[in-house]
Amino acid sequence: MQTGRPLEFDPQLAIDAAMGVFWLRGFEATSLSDLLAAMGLSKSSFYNAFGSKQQLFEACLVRFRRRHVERMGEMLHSAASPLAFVREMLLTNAREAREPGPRRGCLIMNTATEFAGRDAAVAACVEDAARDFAAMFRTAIEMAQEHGEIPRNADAAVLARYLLTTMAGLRTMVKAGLPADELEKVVEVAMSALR
Amino acid sequence: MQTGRPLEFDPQLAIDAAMGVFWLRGFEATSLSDLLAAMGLSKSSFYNAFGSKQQLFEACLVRFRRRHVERMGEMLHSAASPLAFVREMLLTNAREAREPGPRRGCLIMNTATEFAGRDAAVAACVEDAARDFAAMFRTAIEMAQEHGEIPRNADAAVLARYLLTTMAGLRTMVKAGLPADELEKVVEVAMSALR
DNA sequence: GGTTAAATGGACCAAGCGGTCCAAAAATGG
DNA sequence: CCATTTTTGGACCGCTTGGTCCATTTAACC
Repeated sequence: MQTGRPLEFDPQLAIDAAMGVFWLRGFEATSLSDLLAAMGLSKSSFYNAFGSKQQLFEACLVRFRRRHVERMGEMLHSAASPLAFVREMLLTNAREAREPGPRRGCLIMNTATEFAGRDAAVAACVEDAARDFAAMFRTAIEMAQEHGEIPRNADAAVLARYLLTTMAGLRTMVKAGLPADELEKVVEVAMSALR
Repeated sequence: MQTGRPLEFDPQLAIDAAMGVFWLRGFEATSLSDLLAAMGLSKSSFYNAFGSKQQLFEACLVRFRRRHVERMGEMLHSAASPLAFVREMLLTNAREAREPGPRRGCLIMNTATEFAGRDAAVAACVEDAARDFAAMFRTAIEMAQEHGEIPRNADAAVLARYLLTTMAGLRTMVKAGLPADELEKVVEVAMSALR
């Protein structure tokens, strides 16, 4: 079995580059040439390696999900307490409003609003990611309950979905132009629902 | 001063039709022919009356905002109590998940995520609408405070923004595919932050 | 019924879209 | 250094995009 010429680019890195563009501009507003420019590929290499714009997009969603679930896990692990982790997560979302430059929000939430209704495969990616994020929150809440930070009779699954909802809302409000300091106060109100 | 031939269509009705399409599909994914078909206009009538796709879009945003602020006002007025109004608002958002067919969410929130970062005029429309919605919530909260439903020392403006955030989050979660009954439980958690 | 102002349908536009295809180049294993 | 496998650049595709333009029709006023 012959090997042939090896790939000249790193597919993972290319996906990362594409992810950045999709993240910033969404699916529809991103053109093929935008992608090619960002990835540094020719058209044929692109189609050879990724099939189509939408397939690449789905790959980006999967990669985004994996990476961010991982990052959440690390944050939970290194946080002062489970509840501190939750607060930190929400604050991180709110504080995007503080940064200069464009607000890109969360790729998954963006996709849910822009695209999930139109394509089943994409919708599945979004649902999977949402489930994963909620599961991370649920773990944190159960830990907090054992810690005594949250009442033990509370329904951890419902609280987890509540937190996910709040996260999504914060991201939307950032995009809608609310200032960071106001959103940080909103986070404190949101946290008060856990007690 | 001569009058000339009168318009053959009702511009308001045409905007309503266009709004429906934008609401469902977003700005980028809506093509001119989609709009013309929905509005029942020829291309020249369209450009004559509305200037461009984006100008029409902005008109839709303005109209959407006016209509929904109005509707919120009516709901607040006819509600059993200010707090009941708030709960009803949130539940209305959550219950979109119960309806068959595509989920369109809220045109303003959709636009915030899809488009607000790229165009200043559109961003301004979104900010204005967000401010109006928040103001309605604020009125409701202040009424609830006088009613004794919410502690008087709470910051009504912050709570209002919290509610707006929750609304936006609920709409996103509906689009992400969470079932209605779970979202209704989330609403109850969210409401508990007001007490 | 003529005059005027505006609406209308449809031809037309260049540019961009996502996607295909192929001949040439290149890197590996033998 | 040859054979095999794969990548690569670029030509090419049909189609759609948002938008313009104009000759014609239409309605209202006097």
